[in-house]
Amino acid sequence: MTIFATGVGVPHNGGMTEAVIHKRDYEGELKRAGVRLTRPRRVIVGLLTQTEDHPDALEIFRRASAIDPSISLSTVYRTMKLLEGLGAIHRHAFEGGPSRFEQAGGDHHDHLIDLDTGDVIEFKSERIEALQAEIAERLGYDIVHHRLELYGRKRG
Amino acid sequence: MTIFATGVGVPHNGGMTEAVIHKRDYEGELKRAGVRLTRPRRVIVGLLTQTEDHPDALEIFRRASAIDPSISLSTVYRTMKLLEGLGAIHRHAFEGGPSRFEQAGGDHHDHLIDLDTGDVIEFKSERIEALQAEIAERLGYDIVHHRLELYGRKRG
DNA sequence: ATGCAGTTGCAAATCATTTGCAAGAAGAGG
DNA sequence: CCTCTTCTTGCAAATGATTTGCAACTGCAT
Repeated sequence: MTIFATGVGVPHNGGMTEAVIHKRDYEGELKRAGVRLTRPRRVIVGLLTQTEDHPDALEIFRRASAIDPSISLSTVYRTMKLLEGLGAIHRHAFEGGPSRFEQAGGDHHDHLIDLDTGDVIEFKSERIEALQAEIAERLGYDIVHHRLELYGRKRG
Repeated sequence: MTIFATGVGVPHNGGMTEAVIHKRDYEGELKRAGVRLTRPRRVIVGLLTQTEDHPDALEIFRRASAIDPSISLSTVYRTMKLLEGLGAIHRHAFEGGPSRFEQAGGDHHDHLIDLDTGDVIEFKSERIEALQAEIAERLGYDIVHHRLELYGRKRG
């Protein structure tokens, strides 16, 4: 089992994120997709690049507003949908809350959601993946995608 | 791995269900919970008893309306929430759709959702459960609950 | 610079679900 | 079986997340 990252930040914290340079070239992807590189899009993908946590649309809107107050929530939603369509980000609808986003590109992984803080911990288990494939196989299905989420509290 | 049931019916079929007598005593549970045994509640739990599939609130409303046209959708929602609180039913928020419900009581199981038909197939894998527990353990968490859903298409 | 399609902000619309409220029934006690 | 109190209901309006119509605006190819 692999642990990718411990959850940094909550979707409702409005907090700072440390500047972490990521690999993804969103601007290039937008260009390639044939869409315009507008100011709102630059701002949004710019901060996604620095994002280590799993913010929701409203949180992204807050962060974007801090850079350019004229950006609207609609545009955040539209941009997230666009990026999702391009496969540049992943959308997660965890229980009882709005969709939260993360950059695509790392290895596939599943999530453990801390029920007290909202933090998301990413992990990966080859064995679980294999078992899922085996189950689908046995049921006569091809898996298009799956969702595995553990909801828990820090042991103590 | 155990297969519990093949998905019978879609949430949006409005179709017939064969009379299957189930074990759960909803009326007793409501009584014990100290709430009133009203007509709408009788009708709703009455049809849940005959339900083998995973209908959403609107579908339950349709089925209930067929028995008593005066029942309102609000009451369906209120009743489902009540039963959920009693632990008598489980709510599943599968991707891209409204919540769907099923009677509680059988063994725990996970779901495979047929993307073409909306059918739900229940399955259980002790090995996956064990691996989940192991992962949570390693991450220092106690699992409160989890969600494992496979989305796929019938192999052909 | 110019022009036009792609984009945006805003407000209004949607969807699933919840809630306020006044009218209506369970069901305990007589 | 009648009463009274309280819990429930139906309806409509409110919510929360997300989407969409539309007129104003702006990338960006020319």
